Amino acid sequence: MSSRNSEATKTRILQAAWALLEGDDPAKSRMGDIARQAGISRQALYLHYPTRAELLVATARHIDAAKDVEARLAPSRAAETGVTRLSEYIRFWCDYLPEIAGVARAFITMMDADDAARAAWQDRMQALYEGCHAAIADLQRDGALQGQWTITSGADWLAAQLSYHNWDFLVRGKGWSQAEYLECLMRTAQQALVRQAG
Amino acid sequence: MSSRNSEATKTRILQAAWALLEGDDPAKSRMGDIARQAGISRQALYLHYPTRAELLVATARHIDAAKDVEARLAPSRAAETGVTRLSEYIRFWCDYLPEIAGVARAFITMMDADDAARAAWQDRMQALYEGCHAAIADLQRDGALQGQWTITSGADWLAAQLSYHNWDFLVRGKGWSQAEYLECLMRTAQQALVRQAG
DNA sequence: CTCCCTTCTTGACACCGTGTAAAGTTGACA
DNA sequence: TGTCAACTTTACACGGTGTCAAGAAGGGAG
Repeated sequence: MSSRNSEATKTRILQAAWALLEGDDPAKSRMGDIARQAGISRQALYLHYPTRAELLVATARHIDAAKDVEARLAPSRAAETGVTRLSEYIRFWCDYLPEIAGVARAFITMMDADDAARAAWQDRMQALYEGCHAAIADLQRDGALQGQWTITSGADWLAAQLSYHNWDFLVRGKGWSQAEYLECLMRTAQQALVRQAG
Repeated sequence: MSSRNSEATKTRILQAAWALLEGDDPAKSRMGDIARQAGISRQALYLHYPTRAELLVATARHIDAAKDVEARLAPSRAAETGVTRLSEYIRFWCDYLPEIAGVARAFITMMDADDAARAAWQDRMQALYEGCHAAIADLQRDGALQGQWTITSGADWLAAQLSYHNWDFLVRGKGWSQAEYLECLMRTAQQALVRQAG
């Protein structure tokens, strides 16, 4: 326990939170549980992260950095056609979701009661939405967007398809494999959005 | 305050719960709020409904009865073709969801912490799923189900499309009108499920 | 009329999880 | 040696659910 190195402790806390949130019993990720897992007292945890919402935000960022999310978005961003961009974005998101499922679940649970948690989660979901919007806009640019959609309605619909709840329902609830889930999303999204049955 | 007529009180409680859950601020539907709205003490409420989960279940049943849900399911059940059954079922569910949105939201909030609430909600959602399954099975029977689906995977996917979260995201979150929501679900579901672009 | 029994009231309290507060300990570093 | 950051222990407030106990009010039956 050296003094003057709070960064190391913060990292240990985030690892602890991550482990518990993705563990078998995500209900066992109360502030006290996380502190114990990190090997510090509950009060020390509050010294570093004054609220649970802030801890969850930091944990989400920590996971993103550890998983190098930015790099994994590159294939979608580099796509030359809207159709490719859409596929790559769906693929990215389908891979990403199970990795952050624990944090997502924790946020969603908190949202009902805690305004800060709601704001933080919606902020993160804004990133999902912007990716959807960019993919649909590229489809439109290529003349490949089916006529019934506007860019906005298409992006809204796609974001709904890629939502945590959709994944949770099909994969966790109905026992779909990750591959089945990805294949289904790819197929239905293309069929719905792309002109002439890509 | 006549004695020996607990049924009337129960009804008043359910109406109170309904009103608050569908009101402007659904967070203000704690046990005490509901009791006050019903004109009784909090403890009297517990005499009739020992837990919040039981109260929610009763409220949901009360709403179903008041809205005559069984009758409104008739068009779908009476449909001769799978395609019609599917449309009518989607139409029913799109009408139904906004009417029970408050209760749905309350259940979902409770689910995270309360096993009884989770079981009750999943039980109700089983009814949704069975309707989906029946519609998809009829499509299959008519030879109208697209080849990539099994009855199960199609029913799973349709149930996901008709989920509360999907409605909440698009209608409440993204400001879609009920009509836009219905039209979009109809179109995408038919395109995804029905052979040769019905 | 009286007694019982159901319904409901008031008031207190336990539990749980989050967050706050205060006083004390430890170890690094100047 | 003294200061300061990091941490500990203990205690408590708050909000919401659910429990408990004692008592009041009114109808029905003897």
